[in-house]
Amino acid sequence: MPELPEVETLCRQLNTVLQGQEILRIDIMDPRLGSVERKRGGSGKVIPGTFTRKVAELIGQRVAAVTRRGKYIQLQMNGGMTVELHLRMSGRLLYLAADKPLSPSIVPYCRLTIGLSAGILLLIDPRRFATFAVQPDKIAPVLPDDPLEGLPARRLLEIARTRRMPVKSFLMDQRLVAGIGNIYACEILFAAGIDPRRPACNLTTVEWRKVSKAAKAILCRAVACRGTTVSDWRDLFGCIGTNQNHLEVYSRQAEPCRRCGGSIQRITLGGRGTWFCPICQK
DNA sequence: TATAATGTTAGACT
DNA sequence: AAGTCTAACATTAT
Repeated sequence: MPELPEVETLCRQLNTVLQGQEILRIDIMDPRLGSVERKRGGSGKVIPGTFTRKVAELIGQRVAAVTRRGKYIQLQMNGGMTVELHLRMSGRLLYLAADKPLSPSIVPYCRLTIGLSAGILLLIDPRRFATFAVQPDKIAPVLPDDPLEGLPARRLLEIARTRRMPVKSFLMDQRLVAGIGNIYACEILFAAGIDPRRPACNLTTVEWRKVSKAAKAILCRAVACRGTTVSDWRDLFGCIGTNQNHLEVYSRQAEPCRRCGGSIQRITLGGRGTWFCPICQK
């Protein structure tokens, strides 16, 4: 569910609320959260009990800072460990201050709770794709370019030079560009006037410049709006975002393009729904 | 009942 | 070998 702007929203809110708090307890309601980490995390050998031990080591540590890498949320602990969360399709985080009456056990789809000195952090995830990992050390900083840090046209041109994949798939490839998902890929390409099916290697410098500008504008506004709530996205405090009011193409099949009046088309690219205006996007 | 949903990735192709 | 495509993951909503 969450893309870069939603994860960035959560990180900013987590920072205001979590910094300096001590972890008092961790309850994992969904055993999948542990097993997935063991299967995919680390390289190679699986030592039984390692995950449980690492989780236990977090108790008593304090949150130093909350950072983001693409769509990953990282709680940097003062002891040097890092908790890394990925919300995937349907994950949400909810923070309840200790003086709020709501009990976590009555929150539907609550898969994990982290009890802190002044409140409780809940991971809510109906589809159970979210992941929770504990790293012994600080995680290496960002690998791919992060559009919020600036995604220069010449860099895009360089990465795309050998890629024949559709430009939309290119923008959504987390190994190449960090944080862009389905909603914002569609919106960015509409703003840039580029057909999502175009092979990435065929875009000109001028076109990449448009993509770069559009990415920054679209994502910054979405962060300012605290994300896009088209179905179930909520921020850390349960509030909806407002960026859905700015969507030009996503989920607007057969509706009129606000720029030219033509009909928005829906196609499938890389297995994902893709909306665009065939008149405005070439 | 069949399809699609804001994500990622292992494995199969090319 | 590297790039690309597909199915799978689990669950709900339309």
